[in-house]
Amino acid sequence: MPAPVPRQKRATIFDVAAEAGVSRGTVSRVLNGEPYVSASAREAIEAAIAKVGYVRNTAARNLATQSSGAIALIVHEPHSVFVDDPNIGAILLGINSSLSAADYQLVSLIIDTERDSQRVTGYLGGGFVDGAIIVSAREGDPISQAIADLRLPAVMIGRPDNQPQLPWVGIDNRGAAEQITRRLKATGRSRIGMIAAGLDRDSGRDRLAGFRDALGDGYDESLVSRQSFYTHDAGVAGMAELLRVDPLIDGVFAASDAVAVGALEALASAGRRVPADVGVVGFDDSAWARRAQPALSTIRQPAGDLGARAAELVLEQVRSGSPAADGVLLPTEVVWRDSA
Amino acid sequence: MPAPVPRQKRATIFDVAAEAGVSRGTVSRVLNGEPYVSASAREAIEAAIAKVGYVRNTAARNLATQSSGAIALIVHEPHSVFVDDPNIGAILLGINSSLSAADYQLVSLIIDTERDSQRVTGYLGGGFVDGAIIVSAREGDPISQAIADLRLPAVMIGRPDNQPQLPWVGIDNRGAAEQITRRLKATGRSRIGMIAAGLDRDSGRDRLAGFRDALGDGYDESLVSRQSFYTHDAGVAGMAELLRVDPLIDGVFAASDAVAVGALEALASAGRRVPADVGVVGFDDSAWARRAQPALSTIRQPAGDLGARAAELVLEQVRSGSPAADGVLLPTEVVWRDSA
DNA sequence: TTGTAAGCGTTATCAC
DNA sequence: GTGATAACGCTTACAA
Repeated sequence: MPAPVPRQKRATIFDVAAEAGVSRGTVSRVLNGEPYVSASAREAIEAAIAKVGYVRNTAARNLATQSSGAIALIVHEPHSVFVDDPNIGAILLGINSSLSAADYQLVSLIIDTERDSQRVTGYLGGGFVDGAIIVSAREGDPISQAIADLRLPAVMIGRPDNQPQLPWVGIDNRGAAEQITRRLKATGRSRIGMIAAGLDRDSGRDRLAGFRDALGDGYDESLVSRQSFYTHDAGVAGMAELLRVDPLIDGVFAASDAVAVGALEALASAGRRVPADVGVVGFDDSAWARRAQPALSTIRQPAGDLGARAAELVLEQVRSGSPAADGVLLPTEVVWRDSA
Repeated sequence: MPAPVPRQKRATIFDVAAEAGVSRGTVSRVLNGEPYVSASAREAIEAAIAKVGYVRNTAARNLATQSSGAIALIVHEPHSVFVDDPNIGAILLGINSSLSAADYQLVSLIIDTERDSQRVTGYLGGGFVDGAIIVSAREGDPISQAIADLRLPAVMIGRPDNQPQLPWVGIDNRGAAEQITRRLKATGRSRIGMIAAGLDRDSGRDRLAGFRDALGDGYDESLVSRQSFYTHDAGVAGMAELLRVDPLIDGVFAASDAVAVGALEALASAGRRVPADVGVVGFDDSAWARRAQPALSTIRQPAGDLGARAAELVLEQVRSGSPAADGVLLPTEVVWRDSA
């Protein structure tokens, strides 16, 4: 970064001390609400603080205490997904509420380019945060490696695969996928396909694995369309592909609600009725699911809880100074609506 | 925050200096790429850095340089809106790309409760950031007041109303609303209503004002449904209300796409065809607009540019040390699709 | 109960 | 070119 102009000088503990006629040590004590300060001194100091408009320089405090009171959330999503990933927002809010309750500041860092990645790494090592939460890490993510190297307390949301050993919190994608696929099958469908996505991360792979588990011998590789991202477009393309491969397909498990909505559209264009001709199920229970036509049967993911739990896990590590438990799995739920 | 355990001690400049057999000053010089360092010293230092695994403590650097190389983005949205506001994501990415190009770190802070607000204020005053960007500030927002008090370089996204004088970047909500309402009128509609929302902020008020401008004498107060937030639910409720007030209503301007999609649903339930019976227009050109049935006619808002421009404005202030220009208005565009 | 002074890890200003 | 050394603003023993 280019050398910026230093900000206007503000009052320091020094000024407060002078104004109140006490030493800096005493000022520090009242600032930190410590005992052993006379009422008169406290009063004088409080008056002085107000008078000189003192605001504590937390950065300096950190240097002295060797801790910052902040936790980073690192979001690493491709541009296209980020803007309408339904989970990110809920996770964020969940993390924030846990952290907030413990008086920690959440700072969210987004990684969109290689350059960002470098800079964020520096930031994490720079003493600005006491810990980090990583969302949507991918295989061989340089950030998780850096965090491991820095020995920064951290937690991943979503079970990592080839990642360095970091604790994580996630859902049982595989089990949930199996469950909803079975349910779909139980509606009497016999030619069930899947629009898979995000296969470069655990969630995507596990959902596919669960689908396979549910179908057992009936699993047909050709009825799986592999898409890159959990997007609406992926759903449109994937459904078109599936219809081409098997025009008689009568059931589809989409890897996410956004994908499912895309599939719904493609089915409509192809003149198929849902659920009469084809049953469709999604994953996430995002806003899309409720508003889709017809409303989507899907898996409810406890996004807020995921965040909250992750936050608790980092704080635990920060406080104890030692790594936390391996991983925790939060329960999901099948939400059955009209699309299947 | 509770006293955390200090992180494991890491190598400092001191260690590097000792290892390389030079002084800290020299180490600092190579770290900052300054001239006047002998090749031999540089080599020895680089080797030492690698050997001891040195990572610069940026927090300490800040204390010395009186600047942090970071800019805060403050998002203050009610829970419900935050998770599906289509603009926030795009704005975020826009800010990040501008900041990233200048090697500044974006840190996003979210405010969800009064407690958050307090903590964030402390954070901003703590020397962690050189400037701030505020999105969706509301009337009498304590944060903007705090920023003004701190004399922290800042920019608002969305024109503030009763705010302290901070520079801003926004769009001409009023003009855009007028434009699209006129266009709707031009399709031959005669009983046009509006589902207004977010009236506690400039965008909401201006969109309503623009609607009024467009209708002139034809403006009918009873055909305006006032909702709290830019949400889907608001659209459903608002449309139901409008239908009750005037069953013959034939045109609706919804304050946002999410609201419009809700209206579309309410109209469908009421058995009205769109656009045959009722024309509907939205605002934002979010993902909702393209995927709605029928696709929504709306206003395209340059969310990414808004962010990018805001970032440039803060950096300008940070560099020059003085307040920037008043405000800048970015152009919008009518996107005409099928809903009207 | 209060003051003193030694850090915290860098940068920056000097002499040398 | 390089090395001391004084900031930077705060916390925290330790003395008093």
